[in-house]
Amino acid sequence: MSYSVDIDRKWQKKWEETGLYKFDPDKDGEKLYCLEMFSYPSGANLHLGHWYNYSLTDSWSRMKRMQGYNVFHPMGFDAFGLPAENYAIKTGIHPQDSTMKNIATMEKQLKEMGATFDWDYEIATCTPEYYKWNQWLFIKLYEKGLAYRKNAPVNWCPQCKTVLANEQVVDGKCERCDSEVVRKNMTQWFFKITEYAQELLDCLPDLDWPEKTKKIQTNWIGRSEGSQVAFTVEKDGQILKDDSGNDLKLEVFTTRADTFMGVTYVVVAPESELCSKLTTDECREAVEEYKVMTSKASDIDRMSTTREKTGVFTGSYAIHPLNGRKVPIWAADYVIAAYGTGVVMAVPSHDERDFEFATKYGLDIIRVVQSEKGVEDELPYCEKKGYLVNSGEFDGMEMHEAIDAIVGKLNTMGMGEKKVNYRLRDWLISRQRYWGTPIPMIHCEKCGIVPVPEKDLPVLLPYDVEFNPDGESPLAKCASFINCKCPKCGGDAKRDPDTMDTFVDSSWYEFRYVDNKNNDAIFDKDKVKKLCPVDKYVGGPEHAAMHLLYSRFICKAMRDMGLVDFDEPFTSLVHQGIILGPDGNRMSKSRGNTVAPDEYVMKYGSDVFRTYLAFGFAYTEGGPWNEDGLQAIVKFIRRVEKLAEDAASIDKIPFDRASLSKEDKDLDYVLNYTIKSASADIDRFQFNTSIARMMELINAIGKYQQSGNVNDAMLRHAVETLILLLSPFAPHLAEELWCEKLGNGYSVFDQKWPVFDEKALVKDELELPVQINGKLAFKIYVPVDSDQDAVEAAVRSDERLPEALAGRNIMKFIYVKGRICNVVAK
RNA sequence: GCGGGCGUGGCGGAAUGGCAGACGCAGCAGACUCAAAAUCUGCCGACCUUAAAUCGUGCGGGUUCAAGUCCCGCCGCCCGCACCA
Repeated sequence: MSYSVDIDRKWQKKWEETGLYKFDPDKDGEKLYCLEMFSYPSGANLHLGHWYNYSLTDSWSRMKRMQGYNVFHPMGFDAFGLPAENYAIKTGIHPQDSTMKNIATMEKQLKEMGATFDWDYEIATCTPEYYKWNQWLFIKLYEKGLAYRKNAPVNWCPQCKTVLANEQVVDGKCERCDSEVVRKNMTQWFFKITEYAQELLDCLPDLDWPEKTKKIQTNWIGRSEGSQVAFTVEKDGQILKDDSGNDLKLEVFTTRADTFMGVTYVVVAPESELCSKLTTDECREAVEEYKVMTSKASDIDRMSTTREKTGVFTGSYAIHPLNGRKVPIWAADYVIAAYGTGVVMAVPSHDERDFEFATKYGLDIIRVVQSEKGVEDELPYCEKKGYLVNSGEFDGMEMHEAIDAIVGKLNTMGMGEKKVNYRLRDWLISRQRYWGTPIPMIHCEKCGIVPVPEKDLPVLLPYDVEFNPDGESPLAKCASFINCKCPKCGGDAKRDPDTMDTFVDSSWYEFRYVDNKNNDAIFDKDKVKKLCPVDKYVGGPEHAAMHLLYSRFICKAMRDMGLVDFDEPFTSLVHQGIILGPDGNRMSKSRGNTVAPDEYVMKYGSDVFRTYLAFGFAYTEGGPWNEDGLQAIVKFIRRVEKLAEDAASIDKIPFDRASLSKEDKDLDYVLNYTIKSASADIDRFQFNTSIARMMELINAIGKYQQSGNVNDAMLRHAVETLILLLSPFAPHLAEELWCEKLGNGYSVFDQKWPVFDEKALVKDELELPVQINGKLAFKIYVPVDSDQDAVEAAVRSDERLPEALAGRNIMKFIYVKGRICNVVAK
């Protein structure tokens, strides 16, 4: 029976019946937790990207299994989220129904892929068994002060009438309907990820992750070293006081404290609370008008660096702590309320933005830094080097020295200190959506915010809810859900109407897999301790600054709660590339360039499809789909089957390496080289080259068969080794050939992975390229252990040398052992 | 604007500073065949009738005995961040 989808079905059935992939945590072998990012069941079918991710990571873990690791390889579904809800709005099919149906289909397809998942460990985040612990985690974070509520501006899509996550805003537009997103203030739940900003940065260097991904996280966290300095404020001729009656300190963050004596005005973000406090009655009308104007500006406008800067005077003045100068305080939306203190000191002479603003509004510009002493640079001069002028006692100082001196002086006055700021903001996790985990909090008029007691978890997501978007949380309109009793006082109270960002669900799922049926705890600490962290995590690079950051944060928070005993959830990370349509563009239904894996799998079988995905692309790069490549794999598989056929007619004779002919030795060399390089390539996720090595092995076996000097034991040994090497990519075929064709015992996946013999890789003679001035001239054969003198002698006496030298004289002779020699001639 | 990555035959793609183009696809030629398919064998960067020579990893410089690989300056494409003070 030659390979087809029928072979797939046959072995899938057998694997299931015999429980081949059942995971036993107590089995021998070093533990290895191999995990793909779980899938989102938005469509009914697995798409090509799923196949590319899952089938090849499965190949990797199959090799690891055969190498003796006790591999934990679970699968599940990230089942909450907006697409299912939108689908429901469009079709009237309830998200729960469509999601469960999609999950069932995808499970079936994943089984048809022939992957090693142990389905006993499956999770789906939309089940109460899972989201109960999502709620439990929320409450723990709340108790730890890591979950809190505040009023903040959010992304609002006027078309979809809902807030959007940051990642759902692409270039200021809603990723689904393409309408411009506006800002809106709402009271929301946040997770305090900023508390871990420094540690999230510090742990990055030790992670075996792509450098690019680490860089994205580094930039996203955005550590900035500077100083926080303070001004007092004069409003209506009076020094402004704070709530406790002391002089109000208007604090600003700056990385350029050296330019402090050049401050000619101060800018406050119009939406910050300070702005109203600073505005005088005289200026209030203009400032309020300006606030309205800027709040109308879309994020697209606001983000544009080319937009002309606007602003309005607040009427108040900041008093410079070192020279006593009174400088005006302006409100302008080029200052970001959420970064630093939301207030900025403006130095037009040494900052492009301030220069533009000062020029427009006729504000003073004072030079305080020169690139070289006495040089009048063109303003604004923004280089971070130079010497101070017009700065009183600091004149002549080098700028870095000046920063220390200025901040030092301010510090003695209680008006400044060194400070580190981060770009990272706290994680907004509230969503005004239906299809998510309900936030387990109760709002009581008497008692305030009260967490749902653990015994009352989970807070179930009701089924019958009107979830058409109208701007209000769907759960708020569900009376049976929203009305409840306060757990503290027993009076009437209301539940929080929002659900959690689905990134919360996926920020700890890797731990739940390990103990997915636990009804008493989020997971058993010892079980997680035994299997986690994840040793190899594979998924798309698009999660670099989202899921991969959130998960790291939650892991650290859990560690500080005593739930886990390690710092990082994913020790080693690989990103697969993206498979493009045949036209080289991203696949999309609107372009009509999508490739449906099912059709190919039905036609060619899972193994052909898997092996093609392995061979046709550099794994981390991806690339355009090309149908022709599949035919190449069909041919390749046919050749393997033919060889198995040939080997099957040979009785099992023990293979003896002691008595080998020249032909045997040549094949043995190729065989061992293949084992060595194919294994190393699979290990590094370089599947394309590992398959190439196997193709070379097939070519070598073909030549061997034609040599007329075939040692049966050698041939069978070579073919069996080939089948073992190929088995991770073509598991069904390998099982068929191994068990049925060659009559070996079930299962091929219980065999040991081939180990290469170093001795077989040692050759007697070495082929050595000889270069003249770096260009290949000819090749010589020398004994492997030849030293430089012997090689040089061989080259000098070679009859081809005079012609290659063409009259030039040998100046120098270079021999790189075992690799190359180069004759320098003139 | 800032940061990162990439650029190699007709195509997918290989190359720890050491023989550029592994492996495969497509193409060409041959064997088998009445014929075709399948299979097998050989050729397959450019220039050139052939050989030899020469040129050749986006462009221009440099380091080195030796550069696709390292350094500097450009061009093009992709990705991330974007008034972060």
